[in-house]
Amino acid sequence: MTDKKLVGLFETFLAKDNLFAEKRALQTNYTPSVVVHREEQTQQIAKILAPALRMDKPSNLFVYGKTGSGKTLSVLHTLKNLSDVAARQKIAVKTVYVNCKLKKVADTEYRLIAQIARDLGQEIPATGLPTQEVYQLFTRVLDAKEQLLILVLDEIDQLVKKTGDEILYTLTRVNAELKRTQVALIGISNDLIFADNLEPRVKSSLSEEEIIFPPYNALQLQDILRSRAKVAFREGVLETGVVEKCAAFAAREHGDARRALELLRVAGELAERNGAGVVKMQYIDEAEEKIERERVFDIIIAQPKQHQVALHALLSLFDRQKDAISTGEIYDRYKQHCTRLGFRPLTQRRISDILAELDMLGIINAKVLSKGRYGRTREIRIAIADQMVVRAKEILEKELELK
DNA sequence: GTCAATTCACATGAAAGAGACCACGGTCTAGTG
DNA sequence: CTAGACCGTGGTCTCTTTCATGTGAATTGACGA
Repeated sequence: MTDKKLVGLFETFLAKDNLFAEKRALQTNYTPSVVVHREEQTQQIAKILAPALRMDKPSNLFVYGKTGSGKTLSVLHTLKNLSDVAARQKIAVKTVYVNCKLKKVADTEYRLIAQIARDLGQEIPATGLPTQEVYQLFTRVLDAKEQLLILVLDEIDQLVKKTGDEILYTLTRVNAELKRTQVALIGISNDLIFADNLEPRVKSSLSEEEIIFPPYNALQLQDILRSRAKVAFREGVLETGVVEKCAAFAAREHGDARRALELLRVAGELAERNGAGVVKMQYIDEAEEKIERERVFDIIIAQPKQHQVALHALLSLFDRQKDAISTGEIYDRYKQHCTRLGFRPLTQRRISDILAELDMLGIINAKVLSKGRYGRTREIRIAIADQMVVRAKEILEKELELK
């Protein structure tokens, strides 16, 4: 049975001119062939890594910079060129890239080492083995043949925050145990003061070299957007000023190129869905709102049940009073909700942490405030727009099967 | 009026427990020749 | 005899609880002018 309406919709979709030529170019995991406005940094990285081609261990390198400032891109770009040369000259240089933030992949000591070992071709189960054994397996594959390994640890600050800096110490020291292989480390961090909290011995051996990536300014962002847009969109579908506007938006947010590209992509998608032949300025505003809305709702849906109960308690408190509320009030309301839902309530200690997490996620704004004789508490406000609060509550109620 | 001590209501840290998940090795069982 | 099912042990990892300690300014109360 064919649905004529749907068929019609699909057919007009096909018949319509597609705005995108290659949408991939705007997605975050896309690696362009040219890295715009990062010549200086890629040169530096290249100089530091070049000794690898003579099988000398390059200095360990530490790369800092805010999100979307091109760190990962530049490092990977340089490494790719390096391994191309190495492959052509038959030099045994191997590169492994691990993102330490990826949950369930590389966010603990065990998983990080296991992940690296897997990249080197060693099968390692997701759990069950003692960490020591994983280390042994790891050093064994590593030392199996003569080679030079360049190990990139992205978002290394996340890893250290979670598990401490011993892993880094072990990794910087691993060369002493290896007979045939040498390992060079590249750490990438969003957190500029991260290294200050490291143990001195780790810090000195990890950051033998340092490169700092400054945020892009609006003009640079424009260039980046233009170069990507040229690949991603078809000729002439961008209204003049669109690129500039995207760049301006992103420049306001500490020059995050990723944001700028996302904005442009979503604006394009909106235009396409509305059947517009051109990406107009107005779509950028809509795109910004849409991105924000989806970010918030995605976060809410992804939260564990207990977090959702806490959040719902928080939101419902805001119906009554518009000003800030305290941890204690939320906890009381939360306990009521739990009994109503048949959940076992968590302790206040835990709720305190959950509120801190929600703060990190940008759903709420929490400020620790001392009110003298009246104690000390988080002063909590909602960080999302009013019309979204209503929708958020509905989502939560559905998730919790409330009412 | 000034100043230090007190006090509140939590925040923040550390450690340890519960329960889910998993690998490994040993034992049991059923199927095969 | 052997492959596979099943069990117990020991490991990781996440989420929590328990216990302990920290915090910062409004309030209090002693003191002196």
